[in-house]
Order: sequence, then C-alpha cells, then structure tokens
Amino acid sequence: MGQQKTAPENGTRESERRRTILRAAIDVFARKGYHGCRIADVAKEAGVAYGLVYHYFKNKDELLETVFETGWSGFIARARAVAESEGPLVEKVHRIADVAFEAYRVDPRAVKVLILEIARSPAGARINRQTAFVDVIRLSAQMFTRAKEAGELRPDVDPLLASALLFGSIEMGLTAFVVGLADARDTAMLERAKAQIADSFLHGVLLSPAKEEAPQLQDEAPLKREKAAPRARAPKRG
Amino acid sequence: MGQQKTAPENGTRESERRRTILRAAIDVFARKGYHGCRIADVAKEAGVAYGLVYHYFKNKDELLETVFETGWSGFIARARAVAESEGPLVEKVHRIADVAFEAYRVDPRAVKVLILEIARSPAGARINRQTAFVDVIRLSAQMFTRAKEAGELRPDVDPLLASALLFGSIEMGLTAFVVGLADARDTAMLERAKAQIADSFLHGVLLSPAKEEAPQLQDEAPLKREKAAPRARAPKRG
DNA sequence: TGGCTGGCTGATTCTTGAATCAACCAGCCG
DNA sequence: CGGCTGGTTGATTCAAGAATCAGCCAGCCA
Repeated sequence: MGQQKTAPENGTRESERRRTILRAAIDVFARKGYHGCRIADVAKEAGVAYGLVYHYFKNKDELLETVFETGWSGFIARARAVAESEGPLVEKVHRIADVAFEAYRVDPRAVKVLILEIARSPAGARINRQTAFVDVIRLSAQMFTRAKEAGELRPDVDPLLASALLFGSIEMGLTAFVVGLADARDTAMLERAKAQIADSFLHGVLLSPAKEEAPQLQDEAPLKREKAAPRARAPKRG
Repeated sequence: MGQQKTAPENGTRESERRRTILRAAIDVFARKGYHGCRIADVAKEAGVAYGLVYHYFKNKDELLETVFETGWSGFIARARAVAESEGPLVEKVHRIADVAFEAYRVDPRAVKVLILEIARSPAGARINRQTAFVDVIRLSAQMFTRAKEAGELRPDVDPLLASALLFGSIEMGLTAFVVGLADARDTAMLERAKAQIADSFLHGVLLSPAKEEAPQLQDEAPLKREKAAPRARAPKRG
C-alpha cells in the first residue's frame, strides 16, 4: 500500500512499540470486538499513551486493516503453498486443515478477530476482506479443479462449491472453539477436530457399506469432556 | 405516553408502518451493514420521519434484535421440526439444506443480514445471537447423536462437530452467493448447490471406489456459467 | 552546557450520529 | 364546532469517542 505513511518500520526499536500496539489491538478486538472498543482501550492495553497509537497508525481503520493483513497474508501464503503443491488431494486437504488449526493453536485471539471481525462484514473500510476471502476460495477451487481432472473427485462435485464447503467446515469448526462450544484448552481435541473435518469432508459422515480406504477409524472420544484425564498428548504434526 | 412498550402490534394499520420500517432496516443493513448505517438511512429508506423509527423501536439495537428474531425464529422452528422428525438421516440433512436455501430464495437480503451481521459479531447487544446460534448447533447435534445410535453415522464422527460442519457448509455455501462468488440469479444453481452440499456432507467429495448407494450422480454442470443457455431446468428433487 | 531532534504524552477539539421532545396534523367523539 | 387522542414530524440536544496538537523529555551532538 501507500508508503510515506504513518509507520516508519525501518529500524527495530520503533517497530517494537508498533508491534506492542498491534498486539494489544488484537487482544482488545478479540475481547470486545472492533466496534465495541475505543482507541483508548487499545492504548491502555498496550500501556502506551493515547496519542501514540495515532503516531503509528493513521486511524482506527488502518489498525484493523493491519491486523488483517498481518494475520491473513500468513495464512493465505501457507494455504497457497499447499494448494499448489504436488500430491494427492486427500493429503492436501489434510494439510490445509493443518494450516488453519495450527494458526489457531499459535494465536487463537488473532484467529478470532479474523473470523469474527473481518472474514464477514460488508461494512466500511476499503479492506479487501471479501476480495481476500474470495481469493482463498478461488485458490482452492483451482486445486479441486485439478484434482477433478485427475479423477480424484466425484464427477458431480463442483470445484468452487467444494472449496466453499471445505473452508466453511474449517471455519465453523474453528468457530465452535472460538465461541466456546468446544473446549479449546485441550490440544488433543483440536487435533481430533482437525482430522475429523478433513475426513468428513473427504469421505462424508455416513457409515457407508464399503469403506476400505478410510484412514484413521479409531472410535470416537467425545469432543467435550470433563476435565480431560491426562492421556493423549497430541502427535504434534510430525 | 409511557406505554412502557415500544410497539403496539395489536391492530394492523400501525403494524404496517412498523413493518415498513423493519423492511427498510433489513435492506439498509444488508447494503451497508449495521454499524455502517445511520437511523436516518433507515428512515429515509422507509420514506418516514426520523423520529418515527424511535416510536416503533426503543433504539437501534432493538431494531437489529427484531430483525434477528423475525428471521431467525422462523428458520430455527423449521430446522427443529426437521431435526426432531422421524426418518433416515440422509433425508433430514437434505431437508435442512432445503430450509436454509428456501429462506435465501424467499428473502436473500434478510439472510444476508442474518449471516453477516448477527451470526458472528461479539458486538454490543444482549441479543442471544451466539446463544441462538449455538442452539441450532446443539439441536442438530442431538439429531446426529440419535442417528449415530441408530448406526447411521461413522463411529468416529463426533455429533457436535458434525453439526458444526453441516451448518458451516450450508452457511459458506450461502455466503458464496451472498458475496457474489456464485450467481444467485439462477434458481437451478441454487438447487444444485443445495443438493451438493447435502451430498458432499453425507458422502464426501472423493471418488471412492464403492458408491452403490450414492443418489443423484448426474454429471456436473458448472456452478457459474455465462448467461445460462436455456437448457437444464432443475429436476426439482422429485 | 545548551540547544536540537523525535519519540512520546494526554488534555482539548471536533464530528458523528443516537436519542429526545415540543409541536403538528389528522380523525373522532361529545 | 372544539377539544381530545395518538400517529407523525424533524430540529435540537447530548454523549461518545475519533483525531489533533501544543508541548514534554531523553538522548545526542557541538
């Protein structure tokens, strides 16, 4: 975007302050929502003077926009890498789910903001939001198109829609955690959810008669359990 | 004065004004978003004086809340009816998709507001939003639990998550239209999308070797076509 | 030491838009 | 007819909070 702007990110010291503020913004946005918070809140959270926020960011919008770009660009880059890589579709789908859930594991707040404040919302800002959003869908739609040509997909499946469904599943799966429907504490659960999303998407949820190829069919352990006996440690994606 | 209520909906004449305003609110919200519009916009859209909005609604929040309740209660009632009915899971899933897409067909704007402004957004109001949202998930989770007991579900599928995925798919499918990724004009497309969502959810997207039971496997016609040569009229699922 | 620079401060100003309210205008009843 | 009622009007009031700006202070160079 336009340089000559607000943020001199050349050095490293200055950036530190800037990052502090950005971090605070993410946390506050996650807690109270973009519209529900004041710049003052962000400043306070960052332990910084009100005015300084405006020293580093042109305005409130730019703040959100930056949060968006920071978080989203990382995600989309990884997603693109997967989508454009070689290999069987099954694997790619799993890896995309990996990317999303890993992002959540690393920084749930940021993901929350991305999901709750940015992904939707027709509103205001010039932000690409929708554009960006649409981009991923298109991106993975291409992946599905190629997979279809390779005969990996059922012939009656539309790539674009399949793409929407995959991300819809992932997003809603994450939302379940974000919203507290499922307990986000337990890493094992996240791991299970991730696997299940990919599997369900690929194989469906039905108990179909023939299922020789379905991968991990360990019997279910409930998604939301009491206090989680200290058992399964997540495989840590290795 | 002091009729401690805002809306006297006993008669029918008064209600008409009220409904005009509500309608306008939906349209404006859909166009500019809740936060992006002023009460003045709603009033203008309704062709009504600014103050009148406050005669029928306590405040802006109540306006949104009403939009929400109006739209959502209808949807959830139908969804519940389906979820609690008797019959095979396959059919129920299809019918739930029906309900959602029918709602969209009847009033896309309202659905847009529901999806974009209400389902997410931690924001302000006391509205149940999340609660309500969570309710549907729980509701259908029960449906899946029962289906699982009846042996209709793969044993490794978590009902709660399955529920989230179903609605995630539906929502994202609709979002594709809302956002303009897919062309919402063509009824046939909506019909196809609807069927595909349910099918993908149930059977997965993979071209699995054994597929004797998969229902409608007509080969795909693209979701987004040019001007739609006047050919395939949707089978209307009968 | 003294003056200069630039990150930093936070009270002050300015804007926006929600909410109020006094007056208006039918129709209606006595 | 004249006064009452209740829907309707829109200018006015008011609060919230975004954005500004006049300076402060720490470090640095002369």
